[in-house]
Amino acid sequence: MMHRATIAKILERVPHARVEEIFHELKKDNPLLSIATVYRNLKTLQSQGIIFGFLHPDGSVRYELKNDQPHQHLICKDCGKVYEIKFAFLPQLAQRVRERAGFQIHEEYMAIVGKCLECVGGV
Amino acid sequence: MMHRATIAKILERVPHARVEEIFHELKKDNPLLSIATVYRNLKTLQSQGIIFGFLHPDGSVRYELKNDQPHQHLICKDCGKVYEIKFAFLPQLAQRVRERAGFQIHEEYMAIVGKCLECVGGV
DNA sequence: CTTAATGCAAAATGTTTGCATGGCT
DNA sequence: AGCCATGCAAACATTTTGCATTAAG
Repeated sequence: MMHRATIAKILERVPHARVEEIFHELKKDNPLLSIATVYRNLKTLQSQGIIFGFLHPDGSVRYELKNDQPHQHLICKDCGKVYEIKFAFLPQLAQRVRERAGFQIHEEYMAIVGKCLECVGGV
Repeated sequence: MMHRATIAKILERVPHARVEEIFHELKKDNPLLSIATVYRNLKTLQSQGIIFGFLHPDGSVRYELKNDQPHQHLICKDCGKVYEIKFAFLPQLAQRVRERAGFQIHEEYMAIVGKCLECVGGV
């Protein structure tokens, strides 16, 4: 199995990396590496809670380390960039949604899509 | 081109339908229908602003009519069900995110993933 | 020696495209 | 006649799987 450290180093260098990007990075040290191995290991690492995969609105799967504190994502629908933020009001928001809609928010899954400053300004 | 009414009727009957589901429904009236036509028409209808496609966390693309007021989605990561709600506090939330992170939320794209009442209770 | 990880190729999915046909104006 | 939507099949892109080989404990 690929070491956690190897994947971690890549995900620190390339945050929210696509499978292809991870594959490309890993190939630098191991040119014979197969993409199937990457898929298999990403799946294993995710099931072990070491990394976390989510679906970017552009259709690609992205991975990130689960080291840090839980956070939320702001994703720009134009440039696709993923911003990590900590919603201070998430507890209240979660409480409201729980009370009113019977729904328990998942901190790590919460994402909001919109336009970042650059893409709003740049129009 | 498929009529707007045809698609609308299906999306009213099957909210947040997958392409396959739409295809299946359309085939009832037209058994020779090709899936390529469905993809082409969904794309056209989306570009015309008649329907709206979004990515479900389960990896499937879902479509809904754009008739109604803008709303947000609560999506259960366990059963996959999509709940439509209107966040009363969305304007404040949007304002905060705009001020603090320079990010303009898209009402129609906003979704929160978590567990619905049934899936939380049922564990 | 036994098990687990890998490479490779094929298969399975989901989506798009080229091209020829058919319908409609 | 000319245009547009369609069917069909092939092409693509992404992810999974079977199987034989290799690495590791």
